[in-house]
Parts: sequence; structure tokens; C-alpha cells
Amino acid sequence: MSPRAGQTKKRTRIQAINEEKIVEAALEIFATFGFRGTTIDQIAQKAEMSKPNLLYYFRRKEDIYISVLRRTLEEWLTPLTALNPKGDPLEEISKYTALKLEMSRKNPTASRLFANEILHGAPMIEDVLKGSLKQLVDEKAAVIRNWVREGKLAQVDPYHLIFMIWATTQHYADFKVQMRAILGETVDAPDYYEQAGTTISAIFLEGLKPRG
Amino acid sequence: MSPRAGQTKKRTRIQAINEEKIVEAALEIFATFGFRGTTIDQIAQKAEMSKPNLLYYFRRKEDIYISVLRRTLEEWLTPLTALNPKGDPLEEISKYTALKLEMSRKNPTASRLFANEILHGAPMIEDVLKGSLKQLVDEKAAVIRNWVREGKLAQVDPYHLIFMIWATTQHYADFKVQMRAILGETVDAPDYYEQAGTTISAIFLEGLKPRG
DNA sequence: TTATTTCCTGACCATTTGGTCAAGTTACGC
DNA sequence: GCGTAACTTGACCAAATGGTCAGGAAATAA
Repeated sequence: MSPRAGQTKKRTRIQAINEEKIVEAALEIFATFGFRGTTIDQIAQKAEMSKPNLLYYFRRKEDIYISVLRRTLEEWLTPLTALNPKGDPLEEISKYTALKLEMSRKNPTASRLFANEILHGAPMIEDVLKGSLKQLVDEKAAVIRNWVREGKLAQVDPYHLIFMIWATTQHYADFKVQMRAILGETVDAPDYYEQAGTTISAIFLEGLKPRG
Repeated sequence: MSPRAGQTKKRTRIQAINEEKIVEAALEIFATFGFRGTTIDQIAQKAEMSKPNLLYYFRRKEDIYISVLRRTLEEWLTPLTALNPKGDPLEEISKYTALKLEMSRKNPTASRLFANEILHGAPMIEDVLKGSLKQLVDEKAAVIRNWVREGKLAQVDPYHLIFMIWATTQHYADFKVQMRAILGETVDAPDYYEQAGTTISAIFLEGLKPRG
């Protein structure tokens, strides 16, 4: 019988290994070529197995894609959960921004996969976006709104602030090709993301106005 | 004889009309489905002509894509050229940011097309990125660097600042689906981009630190 | 009007690709 | 070791799709 990946039946040893190999291979291919641009053969080759064998674990191309997406999305949201209402506002936001930037550095592929899906209208994960994502963001937006109310932050809209942090940090994964075209190999140097962090942090905290 | 779109031969009246129709239709389809995800038939249908007829004007799918991309890219870069070295720094940057945000509002399709191309490694426009784009950005980065040196701006890296402005403003086109999932129809209300502009502007100028 | 160039189309083709299947092979519980 | 369930594969299929082509229709120059 076919194993029906995703369902929680007894997963055999080989099943666990192969599903992992497939999903890992698929992440990179999908992120590079998009859903339509990816062929099952490509994934199979990267995962070092035959196409029919891959299809034994995931009946449809779409199943692989969704599997990869959900895993990625979960990982992608984790940093926001760590935003602590009891912590120091500026410090919490700084930490969150740094964490997101670090993720763009360490796992740009995941960011690109996600960006690609959103860009094309998020047909496969609309429910997650309107569900757990919305819930989490609403919750954290309320936290930020409180901080503003208490005078611990400048008067800003919490949602737009969150979007701005996402945009800024994910840009370093999604648009790295453009950055490399402009800056050359600099973008691959070890201190590039450090500089980015410094600049981003400075602007978020102090703004562009010069201070005496 | 085939008309060879893009070359400057005598373009007949009908040729001009149809090429325009094709490119316009293609922009939307490509932005939504990506290069591989788009079929010539889709474009032909949207442009209200038969597939062979479309292929009479553009011999290959790739030709249409490149044509659309170059036109978009050009339009996309224009605002940066307006950054005036003699103007007031904070005001110039504010104006630039507002202009980019306005473009995201008015022409999100173009932004998404461009984002998609970069995301997939910019295989078709690498030369433009490393050429005219780089040149323009280098030039404007020097302007910003001067402003910083003269103490008219806080100490920030000009390139990272430019990237941050791009990221923030384009996010409102590229990730609008995500925003809509979180905020609902709010994002389609007339004052949504106004709020965005206010928040972005506030943060870029003043930062998040509360002021007495 | 007529000749010629441009424009347009239905029919067609080759390739790619998602997905199936029958039949073998391997792993594993007993 | 043995039987069964899990795993693997080559061969195959149907649909989708990029692109061609011969010939007809329309525009336009003479």
C-alpha cells in the first residue's frame, strides 16, 4: 500500500528517511524554479531516487510542494512567537529583527520559497495565512500597540511596523541576486549581514535624523 | 516576413497596436504565473488573438518575456534618478520613499513581475542589473554618503538604506496577499497606503524611540 | 484595379511532463 | 528460513505545450 505521506500511520524507517530526502531536495528545487517550473524528475534526481519511487511516497507533485511549504512556514513564524510582552520594547524589537535577519542569512532558500508562493497569490496556503499566521500577528500587534500606548515606543501602527521588519529582513534572502549585481562579492563576505544589521537597527531605533 | 519585435524597422500601424496588446496582456499573466507557469495560449487569449498570430509578432515566449521585463525595469528605476543631490536630504529621501510606495500602489503587477525574476536568479536581466542599475545605485549611494559626511543624515550605510527603502515599499505590492490575509479588506481601503506612508516615514525619520 | 506585402489561421508536430502499472526486489516480523 | 508487506523500477500513457507551416484574408502601395 502507498504510504500517504503526512498522515500519522506507522512510519517505517525507510519511509522516514526517504520522505526526508525528498522534502529536502524539493525545497531547493521549488525555491529556485517555482511550482510549475519544477519537474518531478528534477526532485527525484536530487533526492537520488527514481521518479516512480518518489511518487510512491508523494502521490502528486502538489503533495510534495504543500509538505515543503508547511514545514517552511512553521519555521518561518517561530521568531515572532518569542516577542516577549514583559521585555523591554526596543530591545525586543531589536532582537526580533536580528533573529529574522539571521534566518535570511542561514536559510535563504526557505525565504525564497515562501516569497514565491505569496507572490503568486498563495493558492496553497491561504488557510494557514488567514489562520495561525493572522492569529499570531494579531496577538503581537496588540502587544506592540500597548507599548505605544504606554509611551515606550514612538507612535507607529503595529501592523505596518511588523510588515516593515519582515520586508527589510527577508529582502536579504529574496533579493540577494540583485544585491550581488550591485555590490559584487561583498554580499558573500562574512561581515555583510553584520553591516546590514547595524544599519537596520540604527534606522529602526534612531531614524535618519542626525543627532547632536 | 516576420516583424521581429524589438528591432527598429518600419513598424506598421497594425504591428504597433498588436505588439502593445501582447506586451500588456503578457505583463499580467507573467506576473501571476511566472515564466514557466505562463502559457502562450493564456497570453494570446488575454490579448484577443490566436496563438500563431501572437507568434507572428514574437517568435518565442522568451522574447515576449524579455520585452515585458525591460519595459518594466526601466519604469521601475525612474524614481531613483530624481533623487536630487542639492535638495534637503531628509526631504529627498522622504519624497523618494513616497514615490516608490505610490508605484507599489498603482502598479503592483510590475513590481511582482520584477520580484519574481530576481527571486529566480534574474537569468534574463543580469546584464541590466550589473549595468545601468548598478551605475545608478552607485551614483546615488555616493550622494547619500556625502550627506552623511556633512552631518545631514545619521551615520548609515547608503547601500543598506537604499535596499531598506526598496524592501519596505515593494513589500506593499509583492506581499499584498499576505497583508490581506492578516488585515482583511482594510488593505483595499483608500487610506491604507496613506497609513503605510505615515508609519514608514515616521520610522525612517525618527526611529522607534519615543520622544519627550 | 492590381500586385505585393503584411497579417492571420487551422492543422499539425515533437517534446516534455505528471502520473500509472505490472512485475520484480528487498526488508522484516515470526 | 519463510512469508508477507514494504519498497523499487522500466515501460508506458495521455495531456499540455512551445513552436511550425502552408495557404488564405486583408491592407496597402502602384
